[in-house]
Amino acid sequence: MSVKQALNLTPSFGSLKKHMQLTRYTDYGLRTLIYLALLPSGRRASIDEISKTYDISRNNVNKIVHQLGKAGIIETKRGKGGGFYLKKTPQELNIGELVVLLENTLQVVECTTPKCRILPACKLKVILGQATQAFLDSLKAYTLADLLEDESKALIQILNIQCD
Amino acid sequence: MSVKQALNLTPSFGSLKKHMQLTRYTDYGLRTLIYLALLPSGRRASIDEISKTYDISRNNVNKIVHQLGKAGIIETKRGKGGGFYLKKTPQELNIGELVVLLENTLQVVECTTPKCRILPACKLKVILGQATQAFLDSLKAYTLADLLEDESKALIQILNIQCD
DNA sequence: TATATAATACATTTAATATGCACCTTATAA
DNA sequence: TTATAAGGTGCATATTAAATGTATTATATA
Repeated sequence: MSVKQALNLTPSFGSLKKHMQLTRYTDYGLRTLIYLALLPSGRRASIDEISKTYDISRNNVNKIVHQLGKAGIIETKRGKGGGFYLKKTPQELNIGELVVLLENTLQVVECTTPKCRILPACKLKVILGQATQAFLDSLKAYTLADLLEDESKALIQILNIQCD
Repeated sequence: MSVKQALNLTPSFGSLKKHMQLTRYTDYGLRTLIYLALLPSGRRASIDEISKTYDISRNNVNKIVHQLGKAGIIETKRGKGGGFYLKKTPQELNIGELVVLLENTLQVVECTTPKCRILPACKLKVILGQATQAFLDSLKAYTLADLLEDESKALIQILNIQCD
């Protein structure tokens, strides 16, 4: 009996896996929108402010803000005194659609790298596609407003948003 | 106007994202099971055979076979003339359960790296958890047998499985 | 007893994401 | 009108996880 057996250790597999996750980018995007939804009307946020609040790299926030701006979800303004704010109400922002926007790849299998031999007769892709759709449909039942409900006060306090 | 604007190129964002995918490991695991389901009864496959058939690294197949063996899905046998075969019928092997087995992480957000500040008041985790469940429920409607239906002959030919 | 096979361990490579840094563009307030 | 603060863009680097590579061990059978 080996030492490992004697110690009843689980065998190593080199790498095990992590996946089926949204990227942090998407997570950060949603958190940014939560922050914006809590801002008093008229107030703008800055990239720096979001970056510090959530301890996210400036660069990531930069990209997120730029993308949300291009998508028409927030209004961005350059220059001194600039910043950005929600262009739509939280009720209008569907979580499913936001995830589709922020997440680059929602395809669940690749089939192409390297090209899978059984592709012509493989039903897996269809079945996994359906499952992904079910995932998104589930998210589409919610809007940004649902993420805030009953929690606005707590969130405003945690995020230290000044309401004067 | 810059050259890039003039050429109407999309701006670079450093990295964009890919995710929400199952690992190849899981994909390979399912393909291995498809192969085994098509074998004539009494025949065994070997790691080498699967590895060559699908052009997957031996090591990956090795891990998959080991895991499936430990899970009681296949019977593995060492030594000369050894190999492995399905211990259950394709009808008994649920795709949703197989994905849960093969995929390590099905959690959709982390919340912990670094620890998210709004965690105590955040509903995102719950909503994403529901969506993941919807994904799995969709997969649970299928078994390995469904992946073969109407395609067995085509697959046997593509995979060059000898039925003598 | 030689050989073929799975089991285990660990090292290396690859690929994707996240972050860092520099600079450009734009708007405003002093 | 100019300094400054903001977002926009591009590219380089670091980090991380997955995939693969290489040995070696254990086991069964011809």
